[in-house]
Amino acid sequence: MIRYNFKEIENKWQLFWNKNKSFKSKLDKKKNKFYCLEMFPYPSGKIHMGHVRNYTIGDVLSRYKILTGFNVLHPMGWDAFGMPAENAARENKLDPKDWTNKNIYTMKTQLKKLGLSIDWDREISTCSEDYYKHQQLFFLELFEKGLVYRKENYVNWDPVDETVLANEQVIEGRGWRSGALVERKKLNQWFFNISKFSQELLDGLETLKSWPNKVKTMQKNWIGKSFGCEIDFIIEGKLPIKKIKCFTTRPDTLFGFSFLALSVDHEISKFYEDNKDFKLFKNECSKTGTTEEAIAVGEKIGFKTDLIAINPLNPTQKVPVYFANFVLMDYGFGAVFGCPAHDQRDFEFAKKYKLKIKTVVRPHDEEETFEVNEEAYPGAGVLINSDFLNGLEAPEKSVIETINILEKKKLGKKQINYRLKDWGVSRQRYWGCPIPIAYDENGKTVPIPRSMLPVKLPENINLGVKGNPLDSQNDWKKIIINGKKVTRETDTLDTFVCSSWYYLRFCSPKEKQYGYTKEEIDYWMPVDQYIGGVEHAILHLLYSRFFMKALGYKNNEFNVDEPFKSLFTQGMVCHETYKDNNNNWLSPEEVDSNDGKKYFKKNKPDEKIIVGPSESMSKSKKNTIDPEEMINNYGADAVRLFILSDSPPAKDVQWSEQGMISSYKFINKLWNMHNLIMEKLKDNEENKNFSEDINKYTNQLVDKINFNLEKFNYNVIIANLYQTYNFLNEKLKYKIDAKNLKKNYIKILTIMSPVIPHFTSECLEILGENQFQNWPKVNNKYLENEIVNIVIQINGKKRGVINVNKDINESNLIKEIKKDDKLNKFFDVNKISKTFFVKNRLMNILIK
RNA sequence: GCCCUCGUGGUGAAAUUGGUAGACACAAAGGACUUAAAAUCCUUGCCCUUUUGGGAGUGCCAGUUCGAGUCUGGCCGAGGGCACCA
Repeated sequence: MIRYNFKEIENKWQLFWNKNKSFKSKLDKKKNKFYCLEMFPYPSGKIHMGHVRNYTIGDVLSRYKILTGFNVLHPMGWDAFGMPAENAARENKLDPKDWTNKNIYTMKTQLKKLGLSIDWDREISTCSEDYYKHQQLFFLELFEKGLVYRKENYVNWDPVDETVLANEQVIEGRGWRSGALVERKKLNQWFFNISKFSQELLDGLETLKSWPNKVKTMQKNWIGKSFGCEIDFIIEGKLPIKKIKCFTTRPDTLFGFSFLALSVDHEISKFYEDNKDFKLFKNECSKTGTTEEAIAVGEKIGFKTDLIAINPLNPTQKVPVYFANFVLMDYGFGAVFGCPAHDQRDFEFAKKYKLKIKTVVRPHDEEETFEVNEEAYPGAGVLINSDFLNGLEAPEKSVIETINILEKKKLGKKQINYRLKDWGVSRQRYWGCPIPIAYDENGKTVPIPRSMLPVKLPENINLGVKGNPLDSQNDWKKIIINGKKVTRETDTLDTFVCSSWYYLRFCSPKEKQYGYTKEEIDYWMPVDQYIGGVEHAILHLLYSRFFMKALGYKNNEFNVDEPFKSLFTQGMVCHETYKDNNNNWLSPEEVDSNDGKKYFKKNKPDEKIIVGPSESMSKSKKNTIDPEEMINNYGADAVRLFILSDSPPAKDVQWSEQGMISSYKFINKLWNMHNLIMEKLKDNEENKNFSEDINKYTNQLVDKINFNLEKFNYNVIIANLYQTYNFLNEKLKYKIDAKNLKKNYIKILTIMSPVIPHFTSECLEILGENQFQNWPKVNNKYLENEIVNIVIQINGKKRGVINVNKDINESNLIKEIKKDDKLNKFFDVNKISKTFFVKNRLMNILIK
């Protein structure tokens, strides 16, 4: 028998698909489309196992949809701008472009080795001018629509590298690369007005039926809608301040008012700028603000002003006004009314400064004399000590009633607030999409005219300088627009902007005039299935949803509101971690074991290894497995099979070398079985043995696979394939009808093909069949068995199984039970008090 | 602190959605073939019984039901998200 030569066979089919453009997609209005998209990779150098898992899941789905007759769009591209290229280039004195393109080449070659059904003619790269010129045009459009603006904002500033850092690049208050203490600095930044769409983005979530609830909840929390009211507090004091506006969700607790707290950035702070103590206080606040932990355990501190605030519902009550560290300027109005009895934060503040704590909500199960003393009570109850509000149900009724009263008295008005902040898109970096803006001598904004697009990145620049390299490019910066000398914006766009519309570009990757054509968008969008990691649950997915709404804003260009109809988030690929006695991480190749229990350093049995928990593969922990090596050793089909086999795609999967080997062996077993089948098919004799069995098995298998494909139970599909092998292998021991076997075998190869396409293409070719077969239809006739196993329970306990013809009725079943000696042992037919009969499945007999 | 998700053999996991718990695979132990190894194949897997059998059993405690891994309530544990959001 010929050994299965996976190298040769996989290479052969990959060349075939490439040469014949087997996965090229064309707009065809007569056919139903299916747009399958996986999150595109950052070209960091080589693909990792996470990519293998992500793209295998998408590939199985795409190939399945192709065979069921859909016009499938399955593209791939590169999220090619970003910091790593700039850093790598700086370290190795390279051009970021060269570094990136080299990586793209390597990774593309690797992806091709996986045998993915990608339409490579649609490949895009966000760092190419063909891509980012359209993005610059979008920027100008959004600017004209008023969805882009510039304002001063605080950023994380690395004083050593002279650059802005993203929040995740600040580790324990220090820059991740320089290690310098990060400062809060005010800078002029460009913003996308995403908060304008807060309500729409929230409403849109309701329409996304096929998104994981987890992701929807995360976005919902991120948008953070809250219902309440704004209240004007009358202020008394020496300053020229008459009133302060606050936002609150609990106006009903106004009678528990005890202080008013302001953010240190509140406009009133300008009156205190010369106050030494206030300066010290402000400084203290900025110190505690940096790390998350400091915030969590942070003490509430305040600075008492000489102002007095008046309770709008009880003008005789006057309370002090403080600046406080826990009040944020960019939420609400930067001012909070303090009700210590019913807000924990206010409670802690009141305790510290010995302010009055007045209980105004009594929980339903408490006495009339209930008083808050150990901690605030934010829950439901009845209003007390609140004059004309007494007796109202809190919070639902009381909040609405209080807002009505405030509105009537013109003291406040109903308001809805969102936590979602506008998206700052400026980055002081070279390797990104240039912002198509310039400034004149007076600093006035001048958009770059469309005729001057694209704004190309200058080449051959010196990356060795501190700060943004574009800033020192004078010949690039200084230009003339309409005869006027202007200076270019040197910031580039956040790379999340690039990934916010790439799904549109895949529909029209070659279009020159605009980022896409309407005709193609109308046909292909929305993405029917989007697949990627849950780490993008908020930012990337929210930005993409925003971008679609922003592009369609005012001209209602799109037929669809949401870019991604269904979302699937796959789990991570994990591996055990290893450390030696000196606490150094070791890679799996450096570790060996004789019995699978005790581990030691390879070739050094005396040096013991500490085996750590299985964690997500990462270079820093050295617990990575190189996909290319696995493909070289075991073949792409085996790797695809294994990455799907052990765990449901939504959960983390443990990489196991043993599991990998067993997948490899399985392909070889299938090959041996294939050769056995080829032998059997030479036998033209018509032996009807087992034909019905095989027909039935195949139909039931197809039915199961369909079900499991739709639900992403890919691990169960692999189990179904193993069962199929076990079934067929058993049947092949006997004589078998050749014609019928072939018919069923083709079906079986077809349903295997999304997972192991190289293998099935080869087998189908040997059989003289096309590798792309129509997906088999299920014949309902074969779904039910003539003989069924009925479980017999006595008083709810399983006592036996009876094999009978299907659809047997209850009385006939009881007759059968009477004949069964084993069952009769357990009960006396005359003592049956009640039976529960589930047709073709179960009978529960209750005995007196 | 708040929100979400999940607890099934030594391990990864199945369970037609309320009806035979542990499919399929990994690891382990025993065996067959072989001079031997590799490869391949078979058997076993908690407790009682020599076998036939029987019992317990899906984190823990209650409940609903003829029947609960699945539904309800409470508790315990693990993982993830958010961060003073008024």
